[in-house]
Amino acid sequence: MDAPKIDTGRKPARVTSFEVAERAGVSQPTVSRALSGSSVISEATREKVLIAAKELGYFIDERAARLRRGHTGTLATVVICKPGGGARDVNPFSYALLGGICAAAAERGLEVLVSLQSEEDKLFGHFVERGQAEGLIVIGTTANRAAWDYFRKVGETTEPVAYWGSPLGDLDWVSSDNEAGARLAAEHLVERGCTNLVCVGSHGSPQRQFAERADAFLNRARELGVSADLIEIEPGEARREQGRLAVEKLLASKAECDGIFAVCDALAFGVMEALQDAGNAIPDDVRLVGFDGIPASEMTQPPLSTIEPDLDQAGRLLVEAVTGAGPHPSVRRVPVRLLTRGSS
Amino acid sequence: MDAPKIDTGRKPARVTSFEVAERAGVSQPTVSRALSGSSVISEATREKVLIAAKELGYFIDERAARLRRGHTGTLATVVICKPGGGARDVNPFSYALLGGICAAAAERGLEVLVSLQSEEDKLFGHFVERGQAEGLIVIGTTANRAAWDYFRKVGETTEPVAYWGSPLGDLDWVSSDNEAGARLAAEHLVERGCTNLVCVGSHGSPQRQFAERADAFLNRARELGVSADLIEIEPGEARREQGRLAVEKLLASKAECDGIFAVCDALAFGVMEALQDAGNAIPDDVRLVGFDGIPASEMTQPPLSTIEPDLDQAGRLLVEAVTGAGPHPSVRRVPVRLLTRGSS
DNA sequence: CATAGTTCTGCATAGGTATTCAAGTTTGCT
DNA sequence: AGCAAACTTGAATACCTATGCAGAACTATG
Repeated sequence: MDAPKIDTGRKPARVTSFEVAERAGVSQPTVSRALSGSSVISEATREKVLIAAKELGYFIDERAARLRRGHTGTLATVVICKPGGGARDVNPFSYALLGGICAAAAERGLEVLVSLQSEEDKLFGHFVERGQAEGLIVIGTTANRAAWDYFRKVGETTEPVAYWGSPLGDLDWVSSDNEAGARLAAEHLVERGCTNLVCVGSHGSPQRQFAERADAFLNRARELGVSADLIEIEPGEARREQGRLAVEKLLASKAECDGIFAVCDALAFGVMEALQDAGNAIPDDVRLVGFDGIPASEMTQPPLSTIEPDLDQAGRLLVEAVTGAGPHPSVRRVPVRLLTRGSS
Repeated sequence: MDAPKIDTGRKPARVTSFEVAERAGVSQPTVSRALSGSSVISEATREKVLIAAKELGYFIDERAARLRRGHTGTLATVVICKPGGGARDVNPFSYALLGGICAAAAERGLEVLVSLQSEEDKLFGHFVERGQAEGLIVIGTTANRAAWDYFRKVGETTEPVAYWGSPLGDLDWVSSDNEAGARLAAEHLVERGCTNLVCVGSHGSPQRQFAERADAFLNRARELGVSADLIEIEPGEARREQGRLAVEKLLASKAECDGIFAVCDALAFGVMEALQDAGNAIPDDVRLVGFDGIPASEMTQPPLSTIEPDLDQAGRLLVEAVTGAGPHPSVRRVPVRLLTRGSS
């Protein structure tokens, strides 16, 4: 007697390509070829197969297809979070960037696996090694020092990895065109008549994005014959409080200042608040420009002028970098534009 | 000492469980059992296997494992976008919710596949049918009517699907505790001394979330013996412009009003702007409360009071709903809290 | 009609793991 | 010592698809 091998606990049995083949009166490989768009199949046969597949409600089993093919058509995106931070703590910019990545991946027919990570022991999850993804994109806060250190180590492997930020080890990177953006900010403020500029930023972050912005801003301002000084904030992720602290330093120094560039929007928020608290009118007394163009920048009073990177382009470049499909490996700076709003 | 692996070719050949088995002096099934934490393996053997696996740099091939197991440990999350909208157009609330989902999934050891979708022909991508995910979570804008119609159809299948929103067909749903939140808003405004309340919202959306909020607010206000009227906005996704329009209507009607509840933050932004443009002081002339607690709500001047759902909890409930792991299938309302800020 | 040349289809198999079943080993008890 | 029971391990196999190769059907040409 045959022992009936009944998978009792299973879901409704999967429709396989064999069943489609039987119904269409062809063989299983023919079904595979017909559905994958292979050109060696005759139109008539393809038609038969498509009909049978539809009638049976057949869908390719990606699990099996991926095993056979050896790749997954998936990119893993890791969003680095602050060590004990929940979902609310993720920077809005990271989410927006994630959106750009998803859109770009979809353009290329890739799926995106997303993982918020903050604890070191689970970092990255070896998506590539486990055959879950072709490559890894890393974005998120620069405040999690441990995560970036770990990441630098990962970079020594040959994994296809790309991240959002400035050069760090030998890895592929994509970032805003910080220099162009900061220059735009400087030019804009000077054009508006500012003569004593200040940049709120830092050189000490594990990533050099903020430093690039600060340097470019100061250089361009001085090129234009305008005084420009840097107010250093605590390295790590720039937040509102640090913007406030910067203003306190500025006021304490009793230096002249009629234009401020904050290297990211969150900093700018703090700067704006502190300035207004101290009785300064924006933009009349001081003009202010931020960087990143996060949604909240539109909501301040006055709305914050800011440098906005093209996030669709950012996603595209990251995806290309990690899939090795980039036509121009040197193009790693995402174009930015100045959003002129009330604060300047 | 280990000989460094030299990458001669393109893809370093995969290390399989057979190689680990050989090195550890056991059989392949033993390796599988040792690594999967099966309890039938002796400690000594497990140790040997773990060492061999580490030495060889072995990682389970998820492609094969998933084929064999029949499931993927993955949830697909679809973010419905506006029909031609790019990544910048996604509502910040959706992103925040996505973060909650990712966190909750990670808690349960699940991966999350994310897909931004706007075009009807590609909707959902049949992640479950293709064996890419165990279940589907749908979130995003309610403005894409076609998407939600499609979604309603999907609901007629037996797919494990859950979505963020109010009841819609027979599907599993999770939403903010709209009633509690709206009541909180009403009570808060009354407590602050408001006597003529207005709710800016709509009944016409494909989703009933806004209607629930509006109804609960009006009812509670009247219960408290306070006048309360609804100003209807265009159905679909509530945006700033519609908040402005609502205020125009309100001012045109020359009705008394000293407290406004906007059924979502984006609406509240428009309301605030329009009120201030018309010379009304917030909160002195009119108090204002929003709903959702998106990051931008903190940046308005004055900062917007708002009803904030617990997004970690939201993610947890969605994940439980779709995995069928929910201990309390009736608990579908995510607790909310009132963030009292300057606008009220 | 025969043959070479095309075009299409089927057979067999690989891809790496998890699991069933049976066999082997050790322990416990009388 | 003898036997049963408990514990570990191994052999074989299923999961489902994509692809190399060979064969079949068909077309065109002489």
